[in-house]
This record gives sequence, structure tokens and C-alpha cells, in this order.
Amino acid sequence: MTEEEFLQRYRSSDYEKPSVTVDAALFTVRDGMLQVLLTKRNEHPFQGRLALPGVFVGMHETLDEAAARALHDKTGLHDIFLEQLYTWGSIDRDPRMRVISVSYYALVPEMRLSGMTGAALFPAEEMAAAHDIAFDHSRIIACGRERIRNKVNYSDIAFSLVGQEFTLPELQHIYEILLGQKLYKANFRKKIADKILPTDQFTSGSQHRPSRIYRRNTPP
Amino acid sequence: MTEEEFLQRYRSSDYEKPSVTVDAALFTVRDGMLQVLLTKRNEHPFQGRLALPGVFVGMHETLDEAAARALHDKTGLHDIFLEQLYTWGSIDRDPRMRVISVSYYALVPEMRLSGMTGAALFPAEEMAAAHDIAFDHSRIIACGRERIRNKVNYSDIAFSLVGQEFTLPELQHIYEILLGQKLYKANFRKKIADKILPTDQFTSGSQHRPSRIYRRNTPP
DNA sequence: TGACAAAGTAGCAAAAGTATACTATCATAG
DNA sequence: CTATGATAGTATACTTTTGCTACTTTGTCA
Repeated sequence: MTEEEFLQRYRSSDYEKPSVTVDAALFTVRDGMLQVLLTKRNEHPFQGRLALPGVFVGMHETLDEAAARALHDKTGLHDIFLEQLYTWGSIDRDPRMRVISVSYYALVPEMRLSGMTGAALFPAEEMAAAHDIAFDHSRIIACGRERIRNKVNYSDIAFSLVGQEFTLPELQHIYEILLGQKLYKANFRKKIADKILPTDQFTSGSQHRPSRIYRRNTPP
Repeated sequence: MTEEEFLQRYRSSDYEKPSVTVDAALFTVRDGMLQVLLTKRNEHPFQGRLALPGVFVGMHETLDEAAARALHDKTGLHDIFLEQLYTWGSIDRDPRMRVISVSYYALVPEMRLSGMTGAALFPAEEMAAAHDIAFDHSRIIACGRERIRNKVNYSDIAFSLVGQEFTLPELQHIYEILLGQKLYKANFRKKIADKILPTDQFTSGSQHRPSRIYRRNTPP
């Protein structure tokens, strides 16, 4: 059998298939806590419940593209940190039919979300434990929180949650929230010393000593 | 619209869907190196090429179950360490049609693979860089290798590659191969001290001092 | 019984991590 | 113009981990 014959004989419609979706959990730090973007569902199932932005995967887009599309539809944002999280395949996770969901997590500084409509932020810790959220999305949120907490220690994902310019107190605050613990100023600064570049600018207007403004250092 | 009306109206066949497969990379340590289980494909595409064990995901099995099935079909093994790796969704990864593959990696001590037919072991490093392997499976192997190397440092996956009873030189050897570097005996023993339980048995037959035999300690 | 080989142990120095105390610089009040 | 409060930023002591070397132990074999 040649490959052409095979291709002709093989018709993918011969087999029943699960549907494939992508769900994206976008996180940001606001009001001193990690928050996650959720939308209220307009359709069955779980009508009226909160859910992660999600789309069915189109035949001509990659999974990464689908995840970016899901977030763009709700936020209007492009070019945000986006990474695959886990793929969920329980048989009954969607009452309509068999749906396999490839989940992603995204990080964005709060400032970039101002004026957004079509979705809102909710405390991630609470949502990870909530029982009234659509599908298995609270588990996805919990999974994203864990991944972030782990990855903060050995990667630079925290920088995705601040703007291009930032102060060290600001950056440390992000780390503290992601890790869920206070850090020592001096030690924190030693650790990230080679990841940052000082500018000659300072904050102003505060009722105390101004902070130096830094940028990210990306040597490689 | 009630939920029932909706379910009736919604017919999943209305939409074209990608196919979903699971591919499982089973690793073991043999001959002093990490090796991966591959099978020779009998059908198009990539007929005659080496590939990871894989199956289409059935409508009534979870992803984990599908991965276990793929490995069981080729090895006859049950109850092996198995964890999801990454989901691959490039549009052209399969020439027949759009296929999304959820990849898994598995770890098993070499002894459990003796007498296996239907698949064979190959050096993982070489296979991760090979260009003559079916689909994108060499990338999956590379991804699995990386995951293992990282995870050895903060988890106990190395124990999945030795039997229930093991000596410390044996266990250290596994660590050294997974990490790709020599370790210091004394430091290694300090580090894993609380993960192991000494037995009162020793190896014998060697031309030197016997090693004490240990078991894994799982206190929690 | 002495040589060898690998198992197992002891301990020091360098490095990394933890913790505390100090100095610097702004705004504002008096 | 000085004192005060508040946070930014620095110096330094202490603790734990890691990197490394040397030593002792216990088997086999000649």
C-alpha cells in the first residue's frame, strides 16, 4: 500500500473524536494578591457561572495560537506571557460531550488590564477553592497557582507581572505575593542583582526616600 | 432555552475536530545511560521508522488511562510511574490529518523490562537528536529528558528507576546518569538520608566490601 | 597475610542562604 | 530650620549547604 492509497483510505471521520478546547488562566497581581481573569458564561452548560476564557481549537491554529486568541477575545491584549499548563481529559468534565481541554496560564502586569471589558479579575486563592465555577476550571486555577509559585524560584516569570520600568520594592512585593511569604530586602536584592539594570531615575512624590527605577537585564 | 433544548440542538458533529492521541515515552537506565522505549511502525505514515508507543484516545478513557494502555500494549506492564509531559499541537505534525498529541513520560527499573517483545530500548540522548524518528517524537523525547533532569532535584522520581530494594551505590548511579554528572558519595548520602530505610541485608559475591541494602522510606 | 577494590565515614573550607542592625533621603509638622 | 516618621538602601554577623579530600572498613583473591 502506497502512502497515497493509505491517505485516501484513511478517513478521519471514521472514528468518533473528542472535542478539543483551550482554556487560559490569566493572572495578575492587584490589591496585594494574585487575581485571575474570569468571564460569566452566557450559554449552557454552566450558564451564569464564572469560567476561564476558552475556545475550541480551530483546525488551522496551533494550541498556543488558540490560547492567545481566547485571551485576546476577552482582553484585547497581545504579546503576553503565555505557557502551557496541563491537559485535562476527564470523561465527564463537560456535560455536553467529551471535551479535552489544554490549559494555559498567562501573566500580565495589572496596568495593562485597565479599562478592560468582557471579563473581570477575581482573587485566585478563593477561585481555586470555589465550587461554583464552570467545568473543572477551579482546578485549573489551582494548578496555575502552584505552577507559578514553583516557577518563581527558578525562572524570571515574576518580571512578567511588572512593567518595563519598576522599583525594587515593587518587584519584591510581586515575589512576596507569588511565594506567599515575606522576603528579606537585602537578600532579595542580592539574588536578583544580575537580572536588573539600574536607571538614573527615581520615583517621586512619596513621603519618604525615593526608590531607584530599574529595567530588566537580559544579557544572553 | 432550557439545558435540554440546548443539548438537543448542539450536535458535536457539526464541527470539524482534530484527532487526539497519547504518546508515552518510557525511560529506563540501562548500560549506564538513559534509554527510551521505541517501536517500529508498521503502517503509514512513517512506516518502518521508530516511534513512541501511542494510541488514539478512546471516548471512554481518560488521558492517563490511554497512556497506560499505550505502554501496556507494548510492554505488558502495569503500575508504572507515569506523568503528563506536554501537549503538542503543531498543525502539520501528522501528514494524514490534524492530530493533537498529549505526551507522557514513564519511568521503570530495567529489571521489569526483561523479556519484553514488541518494543526495544534506545539511547535517549541520541534519539532526542535523531532526525529519522516518526512525527515529532524526538522532540517529545528531548522534552522528557529535560523534565526528568529537572525533577530529579526536587522530587523522588529516581526511586522509580530502581527496584524495591537497592544499594546506595546503585541509587547514586541512577542519580548521576539522570543529572549527567558525578556526585560526591558523602554528600549524596546526607541528602537522601531521610528518604531511605536500611535493612539488615547486604549484597554478596562482589570482590570487595558488600553494600547494605535499603528500602524507600515514605513517612507521610 | 598482604594487596586490591569498592563501601562507608569524618571533617574542613568555600559558598549560599538567613537574619539583624544600621545609614540615607524624602515629606511634613512644629 | 530642625525634628520626626516612613520607607529606601547597605553592611555584616550567623547558619546551613555544598564541594572536596582523606581516611577507615570489609569483602575476595593470590
